[in-house]
Amino acid sequence: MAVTRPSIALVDCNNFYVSCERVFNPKLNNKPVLVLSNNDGCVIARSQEVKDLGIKMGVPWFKIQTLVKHHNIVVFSSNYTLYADMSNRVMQIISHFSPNQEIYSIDECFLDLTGFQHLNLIDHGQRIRATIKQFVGLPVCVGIGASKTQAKLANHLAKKRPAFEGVCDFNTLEPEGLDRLFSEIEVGEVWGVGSRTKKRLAELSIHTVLDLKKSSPKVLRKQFSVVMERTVRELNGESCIPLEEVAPPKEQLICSRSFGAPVFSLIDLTQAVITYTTRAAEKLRQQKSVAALVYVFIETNRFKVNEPQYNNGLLVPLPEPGNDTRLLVGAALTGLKRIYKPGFAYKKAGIMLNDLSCADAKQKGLFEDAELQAHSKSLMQAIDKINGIMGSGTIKFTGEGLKKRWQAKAERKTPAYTTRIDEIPIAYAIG
DNA sequence: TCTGGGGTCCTAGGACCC
DNA sequence: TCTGGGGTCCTAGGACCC
Repeated sequence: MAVTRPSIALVDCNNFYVSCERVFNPKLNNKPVLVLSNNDGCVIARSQEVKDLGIKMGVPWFKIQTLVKHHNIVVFSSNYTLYADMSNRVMQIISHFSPNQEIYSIDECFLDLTGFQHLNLIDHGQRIRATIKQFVGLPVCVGIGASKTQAKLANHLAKKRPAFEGVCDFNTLEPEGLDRLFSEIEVGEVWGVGSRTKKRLAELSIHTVLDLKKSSPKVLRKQFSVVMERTVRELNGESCIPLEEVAPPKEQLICSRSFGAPVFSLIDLTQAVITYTTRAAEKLRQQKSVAALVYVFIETNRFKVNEPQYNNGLLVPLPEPGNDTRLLVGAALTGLKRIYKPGFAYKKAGIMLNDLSCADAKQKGLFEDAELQAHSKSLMQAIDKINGIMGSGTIKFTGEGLKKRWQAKAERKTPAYTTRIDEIPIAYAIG
């Protein structure tokens, strides 16, 4: 019996954040639209029209304001609540098309379609597209290949080349046809080849995907690393990166934000650090972990080269690993007080929870008070439950402050259309 | 005036040990 | 004047991804 080659699909939403905004505002279709990062800092999502204008990913917003005005580009602050909810809906639908799904990021997932070859996989991909379009209203493209790296590349072609009509399956191509296609794509499009690596590859006369595919994995491993060796093998159809259906718990949790306006006082920094630590602690409990270390950091604005700069951070070990917000906040504030220096214009602060482990497997500390432990656990559970039902921040620690001078800017945010009853869109029938 | 946030993996090199 | 070598563990930093 012939061994069936693996068929891995990558389903990826087109211009995801922009498309989410368009679902609730169809007038934006065919118009240039972009979405800004947190604090309305830089561009993180662009419609095709914006890409065509030459606006690059990640450019600071203030640098393109004339262009924006001139071309009537519609600009939004990011609305993560909306995008996360839309993402859940999309992933839920896609899960019906294969029992094996890996949610890779907010807007893309891998599917194992090995063994589905009796179906026409291009038709299967088209059904995925049509279903998502019908039920959620978002456009997606599907790339299929013998490995994840191939699927990524196929998806790139499905998006770029109209001839594929949104679905590209490398496994249906003859080897010569595939090589010809690979010879037309820049090596920088390959998953895992960033700008630095692209430069170094160019020095080795590796410019196209085909060049890389034909390279010796062993030689490249010596020059780069084991990651590059895997990439070459994957391009050749050897699947080296397995599907991860269950997301492993995070090894580190970060919560940090730039401030909407410069911050000088310890009071404001304290509020921000309490807010971020509270958020990180929620995520920590969600994945049922405990942390052993809290890292807190503060930064001035590194772009203002003429202003005095001060960046510092401190790792604070906890007496016992834990996930009680009060414990984590206490550690973070101890650190903050140690690193804070007056007289600087701070732009950003953040905390990191490190050395995470499973809460259930936690070693009982020698002097731990079982009663206190139980009390902490039920208090945190109660807070998480209330915030889960009533909305995040319903119950919070007073130290967070009510008037947050430091809060990030989000001046162009659309409503939480799908998650808040009072912000749900209303449709009127014109009779 | 205005420049995001959150994560992983890998390697090199130092510290330390025998 | 001579000045080991090998192994492990940890951390910082680079590179990448979305």
